[in-house]
Amino acid sequence: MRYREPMNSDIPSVWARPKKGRDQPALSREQIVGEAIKLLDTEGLDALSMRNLGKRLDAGATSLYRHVANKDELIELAIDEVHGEIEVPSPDTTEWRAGVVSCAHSSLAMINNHPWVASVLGQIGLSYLGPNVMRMSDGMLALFEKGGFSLAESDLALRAVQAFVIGSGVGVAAWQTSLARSGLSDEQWAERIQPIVMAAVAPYPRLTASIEAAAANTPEVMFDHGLNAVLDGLVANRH
Amino acid sequence: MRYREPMNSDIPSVWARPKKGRDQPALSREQIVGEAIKLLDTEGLDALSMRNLGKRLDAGATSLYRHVANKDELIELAIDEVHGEIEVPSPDTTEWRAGVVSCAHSSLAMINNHPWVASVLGQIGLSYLGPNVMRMSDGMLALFEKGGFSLAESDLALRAVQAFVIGSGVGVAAWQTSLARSGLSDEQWAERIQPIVMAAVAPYPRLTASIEAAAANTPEVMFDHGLNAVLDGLVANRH
DNA sequence: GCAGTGTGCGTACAGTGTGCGCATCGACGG
DNA sequence: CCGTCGATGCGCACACTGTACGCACACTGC
Repeated sequence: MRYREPMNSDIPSVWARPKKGRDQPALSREQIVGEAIKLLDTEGLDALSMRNLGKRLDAGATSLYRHVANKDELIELAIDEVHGEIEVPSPDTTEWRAGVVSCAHSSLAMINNHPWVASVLGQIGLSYLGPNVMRMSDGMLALFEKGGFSLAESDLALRAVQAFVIGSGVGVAAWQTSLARSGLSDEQWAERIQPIVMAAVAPYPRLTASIEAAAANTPEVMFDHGLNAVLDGLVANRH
Repeated sequence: MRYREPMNSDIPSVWARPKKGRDQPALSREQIVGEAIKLLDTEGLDALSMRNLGKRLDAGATSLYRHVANKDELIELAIDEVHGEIEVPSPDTTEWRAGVVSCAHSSLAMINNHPWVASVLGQIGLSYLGPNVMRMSDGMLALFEKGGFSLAESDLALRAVQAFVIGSGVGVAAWQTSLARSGLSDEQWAERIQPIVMAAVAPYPRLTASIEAAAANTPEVMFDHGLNAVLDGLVANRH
């Protein structure tokens, strides 16, 4: 339980003491993780410090350690928590391929909402052990098996799709961080770096031409094209 | 230029002064980036601090800022530098698909040698603007065009393959960081976490079965299977 | 009423990125 | 040969980080 009015004998009157406990619920692991996610979403990875997070919860930095072993574990918990947002359709109600596509879209949407996930996946070991990640993997596996993939093939298919989704996610994360640091709007930032990109590719006429040829492709189109290719290829290699 | 024997009037004799300048070449951007990469490779991302890096170069931490704007820029330079290790075959001497496969392998090998790359790609904005990354992208583009892909299709294909490779790279990075933190050997660590994984998947019989069915697959097999699927799918969608 | 346990937090320590200003170098112009 | 100048190295300082430690308090069970 959180103290509503901690004793502080320096201040003579009880009523004069600052109240820290603003009628919020007591500190709990769920609340800490939830607020950490909010902080990460709104202010980015760099802004997540224990003191900062403590302030948002009207708590001291070191209080958080009663509920979380260390910062890395907190991030691991946050990663798993946001994986809970991913919707994976049941193979009973959805055709397998539509289900996989829908789940992949849901995954990318999650990374779009929480771009910090993609940038910490590599530095936090073994995050795929979290219960929500497990639930998602199991759900996709069910879809592949419904699709006629063998056990071993399903495992390979799952890994291929996840690799593609995460790779795409790293791309959106890179864009989002650069965007956030610029402080500009999406369009403004795109307009600003467009000439920089063109200057960087200038020595490579082939690259320049291909970028111009594909300029109309939105990120969604590119993601769907890649995802379709992966699934087509997996189907082609299914026995 | 670096001073071999900086003045220090507190120490009376010239000969008693500590010599800092150990006959190493003077500080330069290339040398700093090179040593940073060595440090990242051997001690990991957390160990890269300006003071730490300065020590290795027999230089003060703040001296580095004469050659590099800030730590993020240093990492950006390091990212591009290691991309120089990726070999991309010429379409003149290599069949397009073999070339793409070879380049993908080379990319994954690079990430294996420098796992920190995969974990910072998301937090460092726009790293694909570096000259070495550009060179590699242009090289792969040439292969795809040789393979009969149109300009726009080549761009999509390139992005799909890169997403898959990076996603796979994040996976190996996650493994490598957890491995490095454990301090154990590869086999020891694998053996240690095996029961943990089995316990985590226990509630999901399907997941358990598929992991067991695919237990014999090495990471290389999994990567190749995914890569083949991606390429097969891209070919199938080529017009 | 009292011991035990769980929880919050003030303090402290070692370490971080980096701005500032000074010291010193090599090069160049007289 | 001397003076000036720009480039470079670096000590210091500041605000900030993760987190170990120990004390103070509230709640629980007797």
